[in-house]
Amino acid sequence: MSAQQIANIELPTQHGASPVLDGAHLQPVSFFPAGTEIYAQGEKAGPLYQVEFGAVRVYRLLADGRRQISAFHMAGETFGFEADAMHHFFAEAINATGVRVLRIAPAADMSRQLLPLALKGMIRAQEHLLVLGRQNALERVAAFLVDMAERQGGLRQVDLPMSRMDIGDYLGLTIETVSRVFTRLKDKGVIRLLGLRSLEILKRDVLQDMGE
Amino acid sequence: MSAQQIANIELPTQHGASPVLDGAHLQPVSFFPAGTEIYAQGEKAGPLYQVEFGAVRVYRLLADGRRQISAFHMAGETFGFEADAMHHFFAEAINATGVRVLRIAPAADMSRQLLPLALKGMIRAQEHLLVLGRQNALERVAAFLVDMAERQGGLRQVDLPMSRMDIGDYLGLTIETVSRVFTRLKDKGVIRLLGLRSLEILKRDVLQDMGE
DNA sequence: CGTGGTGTTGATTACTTTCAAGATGTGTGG
DNA sequence: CCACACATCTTGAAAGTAATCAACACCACG
Repeated sequence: MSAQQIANIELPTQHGASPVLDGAHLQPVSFFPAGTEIYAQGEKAGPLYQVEFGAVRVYRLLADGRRQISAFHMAGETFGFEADAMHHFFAEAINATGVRVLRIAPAADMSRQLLPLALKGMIRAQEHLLVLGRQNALERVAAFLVDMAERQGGLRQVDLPMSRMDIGDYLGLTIETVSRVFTRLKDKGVIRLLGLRSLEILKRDVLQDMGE
Repeated sequence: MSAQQIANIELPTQHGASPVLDGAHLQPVSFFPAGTEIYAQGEKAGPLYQVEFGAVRVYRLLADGRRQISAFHMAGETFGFEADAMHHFFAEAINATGVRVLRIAPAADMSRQLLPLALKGMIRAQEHLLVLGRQNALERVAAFLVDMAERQGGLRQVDLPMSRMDIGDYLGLTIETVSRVFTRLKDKGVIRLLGLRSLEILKRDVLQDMGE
């Protein structure tokens, strides 16, 4: 666990859903300021983490600094499976983020709860492979926006907690290309930019088709 | 299960390792000729599969036919986690392949055995994301060859059970690009092509560095 | 010994990155 | 509350990489 962790706080869960794991609500919530590390590659893994509020990026680096974000995690989502005795990945708070640290006893009945979560993560990763391997810039951004919209309840307005750099590193694109695609979608009347980190989806069906 | 499945056969495990799952050796082995379907997207999922001999490709398709192979599975490896009540993926035998079908009872103690396998698959998928998102054609092919060599015991000679098309669809490249990179590696003296589906690694360190 | 499928090579095109400059926002301090 | 300053984002032009289109070579098979 990072030294940058500031404080343990206890507060009610922001999302109404019942805890993903039995007893999760009994665990303390840690606060991570924007940009701080939650766990690092090479650290001994063990606990799982549940986002209470804020957003988390999980990524891996090449020797020369190229970065691939494998997943974003929003409120209510569980992460930390990127572990196999040792973490293969870094996890950072994107914004001010509250994380419930779940120190799981590796009991058999716990595994039964963990398996569906792990499988969901694997299926997400493999779907992401299709995006990175076979879709162009426009399709990647469209798929990303549809995904973000769905994870925020399917509303027209979508909040992007992350920077263009993060989006680029998630989609395997540069920030310039991401920016150009946003402009293109805006010019086509598919989206409307409300702010840098907020937009409105005007033609969901078109966006959906783009992302296949 | 596909109608193309020809016969159930019983034969000793080709790889010496102990069964990945308790009682796996008690399950029957099915034979799939080259190119036949093991499971399809949309099929109800349930069993896991263990490759006895041959090789399997797991992939997903876009509406227009673009294909992304998310994983190859060789003798001794377990697959079929791409399931969440429904399969999200297709699985096909690449060559004549024997597959042990493991009809798992979803008991708690089974989950404990399954979790590590599922996690390994997820970590593999997320490492593959880095390759597809952030590496160029040369780096992708190099990483692929190093991976294949390692999975075949680290020998100098590597057998590729799959076609250039399969390799391309795994690495997010066209067959032409894959072919050109092979030629480039050959001209550099990094590899030697023994046949279309067989090569020798002459400079492992160079290859390793290329794949980062 | 054809013949079809696979693989290689070449020329051109298309897309994304890179490099560069300017615009827009955000946060801070006055 | 406004102004400044830094970071982030957008836009443009040039370069680079991989895709596409096309032709040919090579096997493997019947």
